[in-house]
Amino acid sequence: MLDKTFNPKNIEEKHYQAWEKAGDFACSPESSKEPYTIMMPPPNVTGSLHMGHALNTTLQDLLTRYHRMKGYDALWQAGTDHAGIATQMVVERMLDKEGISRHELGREKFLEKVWEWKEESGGTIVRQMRALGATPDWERERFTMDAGMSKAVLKAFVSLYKDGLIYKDTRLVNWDTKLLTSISDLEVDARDQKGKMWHIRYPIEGKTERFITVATTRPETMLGDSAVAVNPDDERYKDLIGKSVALPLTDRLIPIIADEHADPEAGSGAVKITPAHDFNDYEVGKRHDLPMMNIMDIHGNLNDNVPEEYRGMERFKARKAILAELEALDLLVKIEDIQHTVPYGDRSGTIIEPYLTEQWYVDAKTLAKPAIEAVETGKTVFVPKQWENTYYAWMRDIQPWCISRQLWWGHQIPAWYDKDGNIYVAESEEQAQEQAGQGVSIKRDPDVLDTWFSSALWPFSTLGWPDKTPELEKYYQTDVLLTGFDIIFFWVARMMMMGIHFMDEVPFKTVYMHALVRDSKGQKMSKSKGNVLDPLDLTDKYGADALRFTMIAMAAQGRDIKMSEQRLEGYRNFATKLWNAARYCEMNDALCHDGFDPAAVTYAPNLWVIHELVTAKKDIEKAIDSYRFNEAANAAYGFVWGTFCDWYLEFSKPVLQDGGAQAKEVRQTTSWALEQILVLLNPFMPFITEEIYASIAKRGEGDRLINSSWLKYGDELLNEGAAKEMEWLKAVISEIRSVRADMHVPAAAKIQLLIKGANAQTVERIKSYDDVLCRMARLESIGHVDAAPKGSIQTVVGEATIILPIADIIDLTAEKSRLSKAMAKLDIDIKKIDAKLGNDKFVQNAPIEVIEEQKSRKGEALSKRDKLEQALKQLEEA
RNA sequence: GGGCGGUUAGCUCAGUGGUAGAGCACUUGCUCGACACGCAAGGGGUCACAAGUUCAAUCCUUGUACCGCCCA
Repeated sequence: MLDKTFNPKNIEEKHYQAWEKAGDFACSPESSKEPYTIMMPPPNVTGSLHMGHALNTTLQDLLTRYHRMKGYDALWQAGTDHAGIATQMVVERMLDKEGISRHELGREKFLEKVWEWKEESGGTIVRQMRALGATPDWERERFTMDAGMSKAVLKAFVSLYKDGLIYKDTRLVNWDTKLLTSISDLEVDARDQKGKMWHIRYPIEGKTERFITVATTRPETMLGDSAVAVNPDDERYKDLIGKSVALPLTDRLIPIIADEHADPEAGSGAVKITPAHDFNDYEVGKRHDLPMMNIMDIHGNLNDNVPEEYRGMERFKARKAILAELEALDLLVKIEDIQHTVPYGDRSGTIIEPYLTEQWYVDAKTLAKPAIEAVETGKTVFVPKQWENTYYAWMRDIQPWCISRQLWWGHQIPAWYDKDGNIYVAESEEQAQEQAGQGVSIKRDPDVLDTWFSSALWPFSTLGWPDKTPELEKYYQTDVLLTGFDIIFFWVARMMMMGIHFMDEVPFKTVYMHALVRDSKGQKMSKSKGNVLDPLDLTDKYGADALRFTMIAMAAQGRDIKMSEQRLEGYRNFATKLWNAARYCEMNDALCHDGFDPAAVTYAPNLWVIHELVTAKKDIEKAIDSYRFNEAANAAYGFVWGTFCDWYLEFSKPVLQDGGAQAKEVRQTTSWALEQILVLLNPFMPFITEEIYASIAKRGEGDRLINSSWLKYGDELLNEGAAKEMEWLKAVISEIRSVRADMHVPAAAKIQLLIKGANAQTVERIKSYDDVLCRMARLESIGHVDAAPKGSIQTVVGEATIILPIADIIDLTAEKSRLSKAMAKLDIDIKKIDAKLGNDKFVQNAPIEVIEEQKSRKGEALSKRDKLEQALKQLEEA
């Protein structure tokens, strides 16, 4: 028996544990079933589930469950990411509280602590995914630092190195002065903010009267200037090109050079060139072979390359000191307030310093080429398509990918050095030693790899690569990747590059980019704004099914999701509705359909509900197959509530409760349809459907909805005739209800219905649905007449006039105005159609179907108008 | 500065070259033996603006305005 009310809390955990225990999520590599594979974007092991994860997880689970039911061997590959910087920061902070620094601890001990932390706390997010009902194959869960991954990373690194696609280079990197590591371009957050532009006079060598004024936002870097650049076409400075300036505060002379980089329109037209601390200047420096003078240490303090009084000074303190000195020397001519962008580290929040160091790089340009082609030729398709442009834009202008990080937590780079600086790249120290030769002392590179390097291998490393496993053979390439667009460059593009390079095949056929989940006002959710909705709180409050359904219903392509609790409430109500529909079936003994054949049904309402069910099923399939998740949800919702509950169950009431001739077929159809609904809804709302499924019948061992087959029938069960008949019945009932409400007929009052001008079919239908009509339209009796009694209300459905003889209740004025209004509406329609049909060009050019449709619409409108006019006339005579 | 997206009912959003839709909110009426997390009936829209293509534009094209995002 189903409880009076549905309480999600009581059932969710129970079912989840049963599924997991029974191995319902497992893929079966040895089966002959066609594979369906999704790679879960591995969340950071430090993370906890936020709304974005909830959306991502729900959509993947919908697809996985759906395909599993359709008979695919579904593999949803789960795992977590070691998240180098984030995790190291978490553990460091923890140690800080104990008053221990990682340096005191040493690398080895620190890493032990990180692993300890991972074992204890790293499982949060995967537990939270379970609460949502996610069904990845947990048995195959991976971690980007586990042994298999490490093997894959070593192999990939060595192989790319041998192919010349990984190399070491000294160039400017984004340096994080707080985390003391390089970071990639993508980890830099360019923030627009207020700042100042200082205009500084540099004296020309040998001409005490003459200066050249340069403008800069970073005066402290002047100590590292190698030149002053002017535009070659700038008349003002033509004579100075080739001369030198005496760099203030130093004893250095630097040349004035001509370079396009100097914009004559901007500032004074002359710019200082600091190749070791600015990306543009670095390029200029390379073009002109200028010295690159690094003036800072790893902490961002000025180093020994600057005059003594500034040495050891923090970069922004140095700025103040330098400006004060320039002011004193009367070299500071102007200070402007400006708006400019400043680079911040996305993890540390500190201002990033362009810094000249030696790092490891991936030759992304070479790897990107086939990855671009794969999308151009449609081997991989983005949904929505517009993201392909974003992908192209970045990939076509891709920069070398800096993959070394000066961290401890991560895959240590498999490169060893001897004391002469020779590099030996190998998968193990033994092999490196072999390369170096016995007796040569070698030392491993202390740096680790960018987290995204291991993530880039995810689609094949999780399947056993570099070994040739049956899983790799069967599940690569994967079917679809679902992810947020925020990691399209970080992750998607890099998986494309690595997948094609190592597997000779794109990693996924489709990339579905889902939207960002925002708050109800459209603001990005963030801890500092305090507008974060926790998916687990929502699950507690409304049930996991409601949250899932909301996510799916809101996942329209191409727009961000504004999450509101009102919407959740609505879908919670939907779950309750389903629950109550099942209770109705239970109470009416409509739970058994053994031996039922939907193709053998004869009673029109049954034929119709089957027709509608098939239509909904097809709509849902089409929507899911084209990643229009919101449409799938709407189709399911509309059918279950709007058709099955609102109409079919109501139709069934008189039959079931009065035990008519159709009772058996209706009972079976109801029961059957309910079970089909449970299947259809299972990928959306797995918990409540499983619970109802288990409650309404005695199920055998292992008979769980999660393992059921998707609906297999289709068009052969469509029945247009029955559909038309039921549409007519609904129209009659709605029309009577509407008129009753308009005329303020008391809801409880049972009234008489008279029909005029009905054709044989209608007469027959009226007869066969007599009890349904009486119940649903609250009628006392139904009869046929040739003329309406005086003072009755009339309306029209099809060819027949519907008459409600309620002269005693009727408000004449109100009824007259109702009829006039209805006629006026028809008049407008008729006028519009006439205008079209009267237009020769329309008649000549429009397709015949369109013209015919207009004509038939006009006919209907005219006939209806005619009947209403008669009704009005009769009313006026009364 | 470059690119992309958005502008449709009070709100949040679907959608289509030929009758403009949903959910929520709103109004009115309902203890019709599943359900008030409900039932029934309603009201509410120059589909941002302008021009063009078309027999026909909310939908296609171009431009404008405003909003948002990404990149520099």
